[in-house]
Amino acid sequence: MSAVAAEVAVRSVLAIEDAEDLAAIESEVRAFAGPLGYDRFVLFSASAAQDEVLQSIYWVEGDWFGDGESVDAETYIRRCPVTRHILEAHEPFFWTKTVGDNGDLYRIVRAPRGRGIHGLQVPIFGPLGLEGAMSLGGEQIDASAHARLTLGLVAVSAFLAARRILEGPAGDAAGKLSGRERQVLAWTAAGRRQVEIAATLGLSERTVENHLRRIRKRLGVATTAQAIRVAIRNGEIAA
Amino acid sequence: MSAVAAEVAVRSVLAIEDAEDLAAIESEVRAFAGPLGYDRFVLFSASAAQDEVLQSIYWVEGDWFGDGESVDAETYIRRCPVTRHILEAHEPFFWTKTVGDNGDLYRIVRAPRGRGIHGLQVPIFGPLGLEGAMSLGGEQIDASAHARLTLGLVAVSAFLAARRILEGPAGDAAGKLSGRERQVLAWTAAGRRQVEIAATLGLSERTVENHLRRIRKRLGVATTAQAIRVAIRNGEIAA
DNA sequence: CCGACAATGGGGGAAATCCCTCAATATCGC
DNA sequence: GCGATATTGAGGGATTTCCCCCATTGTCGG
Repeated sequence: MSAVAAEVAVRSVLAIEDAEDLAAIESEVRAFAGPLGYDRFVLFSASAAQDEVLQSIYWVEGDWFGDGESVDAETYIRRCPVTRHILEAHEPFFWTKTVGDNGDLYRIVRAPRGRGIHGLQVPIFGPLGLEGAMSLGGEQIDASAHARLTLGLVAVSAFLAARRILEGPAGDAAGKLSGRERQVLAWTAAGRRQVEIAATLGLSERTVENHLRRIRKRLGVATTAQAIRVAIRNGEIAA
Repeated sequence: MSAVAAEVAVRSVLAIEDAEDLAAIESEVRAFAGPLGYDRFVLFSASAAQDEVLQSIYWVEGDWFGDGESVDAETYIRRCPVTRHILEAHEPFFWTKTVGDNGDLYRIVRAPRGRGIHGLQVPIFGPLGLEGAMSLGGEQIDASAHARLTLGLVAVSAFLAARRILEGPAGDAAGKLSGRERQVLAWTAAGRRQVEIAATLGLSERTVENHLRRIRKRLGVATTAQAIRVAIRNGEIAA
């Protein structure tokens, strides 16, 4: 099977990249992951920066908690502890759920086997760090390295396509500051003082100061140090 | 060819993941990318945060500038303008070099064709944002979406494996600050002033100030604003 | 043309940070 | 126990940032 699966994965990705609605993405993922034993899916955007890791759920489907019921987004957020691991994850990982005496126990494993719900969690990174993740789960899953790779490929493209469709073409938060302001803040984050920045950009010290004040006001923060953090978080300047 | 290539890519990735030295990675990449027309390679770690984007080159090979000579790392850094585009890139992209009147012109294109050197640039992201990239180039390259996907897969695994081998198992910079220092810096990043932090943590204003000075010294930065950036970048505090 | 806003700059003064040095505990590894 | 390091705190002064006000120029959309 695996000799074919790689090619199928590539075809799925290409189809997903061209998808024009979420349903198309979903059916592609189902068609690819189904034969590998996966029948539960979650796709969401995330951020390591926010207080709430989980930002918005694009797609949730299947009997995630083994109680025979489908799960809605809120429930998933509240109950699934797997998502917490994505903050430390650097690449896709398999997990398994074992039912113990004191509730469910989720563990990260090399290759899940046996009874219970297992799954693959695929973190998705971008210029800002963690940007989202896809979880795939099932009871009898193909947990080979081959499956990890191909599912990872499909999951990443599914996330990117879903975000493209659901979050609009481009309009995000990276536009609160004007160009000059971003520039001044970038130099500030680089360790330059107001006088130095003024010299670098050919401005008066006063202007740099005024820019910084306006930046603080715009970002709604009290100090320049905090402005750096918020700007990084918003993608205004690079970390 | 492509029906086979996807499977070959997966096998290459699995081999690369198990590689124990750089040479093994290189030969895997060559074996996979060669038949697609790529015979120039660069693999390097990067950071959108550094003043110097390029941090260290793991591997450079081939006649990158079309002058019949192999290129060493320093030359590549100085001369290749393609790397500058990775700061804005969100996914792998093709580029092409056209020789114009006033020097070489590098452009990002959908699918490079015709005479000249073309290539694929694959940015690699991680929890901290941009962490590295791989460039593959050649004169007669397969620039299909299929090649983009499979080469991307191979490039990412090559980068991760090379970093694992060359930068040691784990020892990175996420432990330069003491617990208290991290705490103080976190509150600073949250917009609190020294007095406020002192009150919150039950310290004297002097102590907070001393902590901040030591933080700056340790991180090797000039201002607290810069310390915030560097600390976020190093994973000391959350963005 | 006129309001909105980016970008520039200034005066004056209050507040905060930064820099140097020095010193006392406390803890941990060897 | 002894050195290294974390954590705490201080004196005193030099810089720097921050905050309130204000004004000018230019650009852009309605």
